[in-house]
Amino acid sequence: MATKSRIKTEARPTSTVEQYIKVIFSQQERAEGEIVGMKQLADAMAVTPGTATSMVKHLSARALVDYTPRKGVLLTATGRKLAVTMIRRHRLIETFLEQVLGYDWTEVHEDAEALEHAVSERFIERIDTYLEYPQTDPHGDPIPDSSGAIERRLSVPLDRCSEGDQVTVVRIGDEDPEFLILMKEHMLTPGEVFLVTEINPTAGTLSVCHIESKALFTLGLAAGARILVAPIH
Amino acid sequence: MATKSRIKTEARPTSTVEQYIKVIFSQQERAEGEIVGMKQLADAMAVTPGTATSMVKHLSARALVDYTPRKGVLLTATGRKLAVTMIRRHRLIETFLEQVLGYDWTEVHEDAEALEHAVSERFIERIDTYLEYPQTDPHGDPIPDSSGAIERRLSVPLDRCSEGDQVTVVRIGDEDPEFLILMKEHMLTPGEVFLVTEINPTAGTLSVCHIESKALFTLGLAAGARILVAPIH
DNA sequence: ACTAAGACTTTGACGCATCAAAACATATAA
DNA sequence: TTATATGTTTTGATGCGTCAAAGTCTTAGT
Ligand SMILES: [Mn+2]
Ligand SMILES: [Mn+2]
Ligand SMILES: [Mn+2]
Ligand SMILES: [Mn+2]
Repeated sequence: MATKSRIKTEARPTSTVEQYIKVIFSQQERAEGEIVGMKQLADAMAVTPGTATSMVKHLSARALVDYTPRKGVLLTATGRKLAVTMIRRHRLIETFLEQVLGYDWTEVHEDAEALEHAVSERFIERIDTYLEYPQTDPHGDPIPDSSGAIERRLSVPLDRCSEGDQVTVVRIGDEDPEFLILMKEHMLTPGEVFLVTEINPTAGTLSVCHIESKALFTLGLAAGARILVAPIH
Repeated sequence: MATKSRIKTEARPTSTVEQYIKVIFSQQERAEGEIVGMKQLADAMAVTPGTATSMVKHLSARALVDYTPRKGVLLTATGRKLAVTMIRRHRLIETFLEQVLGYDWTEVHEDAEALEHAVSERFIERIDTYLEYPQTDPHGDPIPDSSGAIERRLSVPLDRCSEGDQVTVVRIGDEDPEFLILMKEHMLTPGEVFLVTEINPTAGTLSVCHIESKALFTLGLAAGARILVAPIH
């Protein structure tokens, strides 16, 4: 055991590749498995469309995506595996930052975005153990287990509820700290229970009443789309 | 507060720059402030000398080092500040991995090497608080405080002790897991007390006796140089 | 069927970090 | 002093990830 191992260590994807794959996955999710166009991908990655095209060719050569020129891109089984690994890392890290290091709900995403590309498999398994295998991250998003299985939850976007529905908040979109701060102010956090008091397509608003505090809150339908809820019975 | 901040965020050095600065610092330490040559730097960075030269010019343009062509390189005050920041990050991360996540003494260095370039200032301050401001890392190396001050300790390399000296282990060089495993087997860890029973320059060995267990251990003088000890009274 | 608007791809360029190999400088030994 | 070894710099090249701008394709509207 005194000699340095000469075994060809499987090269880890660059953080750029990891990020593209993660973003393609979420775009694909968002659109029910629809093919992801270059403009859409470029926007989500904050790069120019030409950059997206050339990167996608690279991902295709690495067998992480199926690329149909002038159509778009879909993850292969391999790509999906990597995407789920990344999502697991991201969400475990977010949970760890909140639970252990006392980060605020609104701060975890930014740091997780960088750490997810730097942590080792060992680190991830250790924090998973430390946290006792959490099911969801601070925003209510499910954490895939180490085999890649993601819990399927029955939930609907808040803007697709009907007046009179009583719902439990399941998940709040996590990318925008401003949004998260506002939601927290009105107790729109995972686990809280609300009554949908009004849906107004004309005004583009919806209103909810926090059951516990009786507080009322009105928000735009687009904002409502970023909140997932589970109807109560 | 609804508009995105347009303040020019001070660009963080690339992880490559961070790593060069950290390595220049430790080479400079090792040689009592001697100027660091390109071959020495190239070897420590595992790059070719030409690469070191071009990088050093870049560091010099960034005012992180003073570069004298054909002589070598020394950190500027700015460079030293960055180096100490990196060392603080590295050692706090190592301590955190061991204390909180249950990493073994021998495993922490590798992960810290990657994480130190990815963590935020917020992360570092949080783990510092969580650990209650530790003074030393798992290998006995001092952790600079957030103002950059490093505790000065009086210690000497084990190979420069004399027969009959009684010493406390202060620090074990942390880069080589093999070495760390062996040292741990013989209880050569920070805090343990030993008697130097023999120094044999001819054979190139030295022997120590673990006071508590009476166990004897013989090692090479080069290995001894990687162990710092404090003579007892 | 024609056209205009978008989406998409290609091309040429750049910055960063690296290497290999050639050219050069310096120090020491003969 | 001259030769040789060693360290150093330069040059030309490469891969990655990116942009700007020019050109191409597709789609939907008239
Ligand atoms: Mn997130
Ligand atoms: Mn999240
Ligand atoms: Mn270390
Ligand atoms: Mn250490």
